[in-house]
Amino acid sequence: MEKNVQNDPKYLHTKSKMNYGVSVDCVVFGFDENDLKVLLIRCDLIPFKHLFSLVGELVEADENLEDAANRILCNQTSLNNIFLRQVKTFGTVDRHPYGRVFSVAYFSLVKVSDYKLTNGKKPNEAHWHEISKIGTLAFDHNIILQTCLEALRNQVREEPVGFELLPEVFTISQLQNLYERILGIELDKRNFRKKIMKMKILIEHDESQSNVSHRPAKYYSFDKVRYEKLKKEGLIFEL
Amino acid sequence: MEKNVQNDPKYLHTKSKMNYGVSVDCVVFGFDENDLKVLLIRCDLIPFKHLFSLVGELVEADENLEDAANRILCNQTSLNNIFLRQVKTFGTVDRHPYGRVFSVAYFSLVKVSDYKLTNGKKPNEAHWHEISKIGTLAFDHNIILQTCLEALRNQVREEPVGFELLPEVFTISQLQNLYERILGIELDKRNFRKKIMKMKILIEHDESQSNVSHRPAKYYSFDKVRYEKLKKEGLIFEL
DNA sequence: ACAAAAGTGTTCGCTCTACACCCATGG
DNA sequence: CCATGGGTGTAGAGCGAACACTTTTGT
Repeated sequence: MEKNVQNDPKYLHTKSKMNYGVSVDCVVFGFDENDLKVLLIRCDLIPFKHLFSLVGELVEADENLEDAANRILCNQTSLNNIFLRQVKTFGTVDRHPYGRVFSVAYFSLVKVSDYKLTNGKKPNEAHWHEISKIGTLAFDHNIILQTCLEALRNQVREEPVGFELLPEVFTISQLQNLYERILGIELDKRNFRKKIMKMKILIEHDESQSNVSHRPAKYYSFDKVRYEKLKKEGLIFEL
Repeated sequence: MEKNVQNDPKYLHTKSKMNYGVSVDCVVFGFDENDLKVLLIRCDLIPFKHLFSLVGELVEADENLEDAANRILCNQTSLNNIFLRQVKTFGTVDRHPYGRVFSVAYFSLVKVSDYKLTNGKKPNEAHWHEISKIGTLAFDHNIILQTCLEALRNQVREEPVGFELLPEVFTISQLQNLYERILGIELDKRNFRKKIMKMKILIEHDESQSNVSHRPAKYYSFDKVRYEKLKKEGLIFEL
């Protein structure tokens, strides 16, 4: 249960009894100060040895797809209630060298601060990789990653999901920076602030930054409850 | 090959050897004058006898997912090169009464004029059903239908896919009507024309309607090549 | 006092919306 | 000549893009 089934030696054996396999592969995005990152694990499956792969495992026979995605994510990150969104299912015949395995791709957004490395207490632990520095991945995982990145870019503009990547409390500049990095474009500071403020979905805190050698920024947090309420009343999130 | 595998008596037998099954279920949309319609077949599987279901079959072991979707669609409609888009994969454990079957949902857009009923030459042929008059469907197909309808509503606004539902040659009013029916809202005639005309993705024909007891409308067709070119140059389709 | 990022308003052009009348045809 | 849907323009409001200087803090 704790292991990555695709990397389990028993997997080959299992396979012979199997017409189909269905796995969940999850692109776990994190945002660390300035960079968009993805959780990757080392793949020790034969043709892909020494390559990295996405977090993924086979779905159990008695397990709902959504539950599998949550379990797999929870196993790898030790985090519960993580933002998770299904993106696309990949099903070419030859995408897995050991048999016919469909992959349902999800992307997930975690606060890097919440995700603690166990530093070797778990074997083959996942690590963060800067998205711009990712080379060839195992299986068709480069394509899956690309597809999920595009899905994230779309999502982030029309739903307030970016907050999932930030700490509970953040500055407007951090938020703007997040958007700039994800979308790969520069945004105007004043217009960005106006836009986000007009939506009235941020809670302004009393505290500000301290120990910064410039004017300290105010802290804000995302008001999810208020957002849901405003959405019902017709608010359209757009950035 | 020609049959619906889910409806094949051998299916039960097959199932016992199967850990997983993966099927494609396709919401085939058509637009007939004034109404958005969906192709449905009668389901003769035991707990769902006499209910309708979406067009769907199991994916073959040696068949790519996309190919399966095309094959299934082609079998049911005798049409090739149909617009097809993957929407979501449904994978609750109990969604199929005979075993664990994942379903990859697609929606597809066909010109009703192209789709000819064989009038009983094929057993259990699919028929058009008005979307507003669809009752309980087999399996979780009501949810799949709803999900695909929402996907269509989103797609149609940001990509020129609506044309797939119209004849090659159409009037602006027909196009507007299509949008109004799909989106369930009324649109202003003048503003709609301005918007669509400004994009310059329609070819104006010399012919007009004839035998209509009012001013005849001009015919247009969608210029796909031009659209692709303009898109590369930065055109954003939006309606 | 200097460096560094925070914070703040206004103008202009464009786009969206609302809205009413004449036109071409068949019966 | 009447009924029917086709086709057209304009004015006002709101929105997005561009743009520069002052503020607050640490060193």
